[in-house]
Amino acid sequence: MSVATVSHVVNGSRRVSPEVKARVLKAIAALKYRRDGIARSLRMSQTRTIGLMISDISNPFFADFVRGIEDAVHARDPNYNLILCNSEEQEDKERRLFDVVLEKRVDGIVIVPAGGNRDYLNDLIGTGLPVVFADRFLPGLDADAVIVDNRDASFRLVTHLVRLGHRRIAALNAHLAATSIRERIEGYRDALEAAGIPFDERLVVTSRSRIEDAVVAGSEVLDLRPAPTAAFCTNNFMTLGLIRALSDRGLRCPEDMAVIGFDDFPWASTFRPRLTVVSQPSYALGQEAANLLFDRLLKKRTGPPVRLTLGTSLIIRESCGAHARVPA
Amino acid sequence: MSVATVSHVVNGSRRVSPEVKARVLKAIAALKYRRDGIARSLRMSQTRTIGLMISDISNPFFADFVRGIEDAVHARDPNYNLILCNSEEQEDKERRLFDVVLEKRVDGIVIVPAGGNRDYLNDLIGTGLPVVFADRFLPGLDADAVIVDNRDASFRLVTHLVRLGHRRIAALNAHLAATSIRERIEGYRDALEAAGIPFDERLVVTSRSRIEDAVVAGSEVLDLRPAPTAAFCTNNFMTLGLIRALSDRGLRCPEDMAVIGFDDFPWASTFRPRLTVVSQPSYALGQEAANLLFDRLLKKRTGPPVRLTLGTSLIIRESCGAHARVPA
DNA sequence: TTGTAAGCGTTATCAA
DNA sequence: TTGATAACGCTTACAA
Repeated sequence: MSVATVSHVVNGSRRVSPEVKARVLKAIAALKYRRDGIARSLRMSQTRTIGLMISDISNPFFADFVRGIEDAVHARDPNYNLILCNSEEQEDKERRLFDVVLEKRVDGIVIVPAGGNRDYLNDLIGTGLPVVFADRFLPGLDADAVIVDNRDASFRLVTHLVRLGHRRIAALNAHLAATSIRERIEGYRDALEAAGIPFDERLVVTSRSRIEDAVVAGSEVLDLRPAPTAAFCTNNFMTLGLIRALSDRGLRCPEDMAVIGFDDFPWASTFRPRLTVVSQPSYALGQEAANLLFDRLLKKRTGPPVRLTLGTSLIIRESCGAHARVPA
Repeated sequence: MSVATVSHVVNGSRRVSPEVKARVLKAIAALKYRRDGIARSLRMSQTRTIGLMISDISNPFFADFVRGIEDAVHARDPNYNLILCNSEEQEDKERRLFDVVLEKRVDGIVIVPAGGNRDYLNDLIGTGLPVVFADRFLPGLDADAVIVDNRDASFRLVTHLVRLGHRRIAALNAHLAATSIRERIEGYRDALEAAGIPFDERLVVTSRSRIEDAVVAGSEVLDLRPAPTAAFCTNNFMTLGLIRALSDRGLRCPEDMAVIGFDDFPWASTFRPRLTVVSQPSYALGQEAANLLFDRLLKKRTGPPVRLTLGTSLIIRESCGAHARVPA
């Protein structure tokens, strides 16, 4: 029989007489034939593969996020796969990864942008390849995006601290080129301003976004004089670093310093200090990103870029010193 | 100029006169030409893509493991990418994922096997596709593997508990089809036996390998009568679940129950209770797996399967109740 | 109901 | 130093 016939029985794309079909199926089983997806992709110009550019899969925020994407993608079409890329927030690494993953002709790409590569990304979007920004976006780039209101979330979080009576509140600022962290610092400033507390630049300590660096930055926070009574951590590495710095000095949280952080952890409610945080819907961010991407992919939506903002939740536990109710 | 010429300047695969080369390069830039990796893969029967089957990327053990693979792969050849698959320990899901990822003609595959699909995997290995098992292996399957000595690690961990005087030691057993967990339980039995403590089946409580399930299993452990004074958790979900169960009841660790766990966490030394664990070299497991795979890929090694066993380390902190030295 | 053949964009062989 | 062309394995329009 002909290759066409085989193709049709494999894909069920046209009627094939039962006997021929049976023969084909038998041959397939006997030869352990497996359709060559590469040839298929070449012919159909569709790889059923999606690129995924995040900063670091060992950050639990991104691990959850990736699961959200994967689950949503499989819900739409189980034949799709994800190619994972960790930029580690480095523009040059991000770019090199883009180059290799684009050569593989992914059908679309979800990007948590490191912050640079603007022209590169602009060109990329210009090619018509479906692109969705997630968690952060680059102003001026015309692509779909799913984000959270970082400024508002931080405002609520820091305001909580203010209401507890804190006036000297340090900020541990992760050094990232993307917008999100800047917005968090703005939310911090807003909260101070709303409370009539003057913003003091010396209270914001900047660190590379890794635990080890955050530990030393946390230590700097503890050396500030007059000592702050509380600190706001702009992402989960900062939180981990600060708590470690406290712990290393034998200081206690919240007694010696109240701590609040951006981003939750799955175990944050069971280990001590129980962290008071604002939690991003990491899994849902992934799901929504995947859905935006698929809508573009299938041309179910063709208009101008959409920007989706998901809600955050303030989770008050104990590290802030509010011994109010402790949610699970 | 001809396609051949273009191909050769792109790949530097033969001498091209400077002027022609310049023209080609200019055209490439002008047209934003990007080589089609799919066509290339078809021609060269090589995709520069590696499949990766793990159980769940939100488990920090696997997140680290994946980073180890990625880093080692990029060290060997930065043009390679990883396709990530989360089997969630479900045989059928694992199999479906294999089917789609194999159709994409990955050059090799690193597998943390869920435990089933033996015949399927056997056939797969039979095709000659480079396969490396990691973290676990399936006895009888002839492929390279990187593992740790689970039995020995558990033995040392539980023995530590025994030396502290515990005689009634429960075990929280993650229900997984793979060998690793069984070996851990064996190590537990070995340690008991070596101490002359009779093994009591009622003290091993089995749970699905997810935090939520582990919480209820942990609760069952706490209901055991006479109450165990200590518990051994066979993986990090079990540990998390048990600590949560303790915390939910207002019980304290190690005062009310000593806890030891298999697998470390990056934050385990900074939050309380500080966990005493045996730590697997997750990152190194990934690296070694990637290197074994690449050696096969490049035919640098062609003999019989290799089995690599990496060392584990016992990290004594506080959850075991040994207020000895507390390592960072 | 089935078969033939073009064409997807490369690489590689062979010829010029 | 360069070019023409076959082949990779599939899908699909068209023919039988």
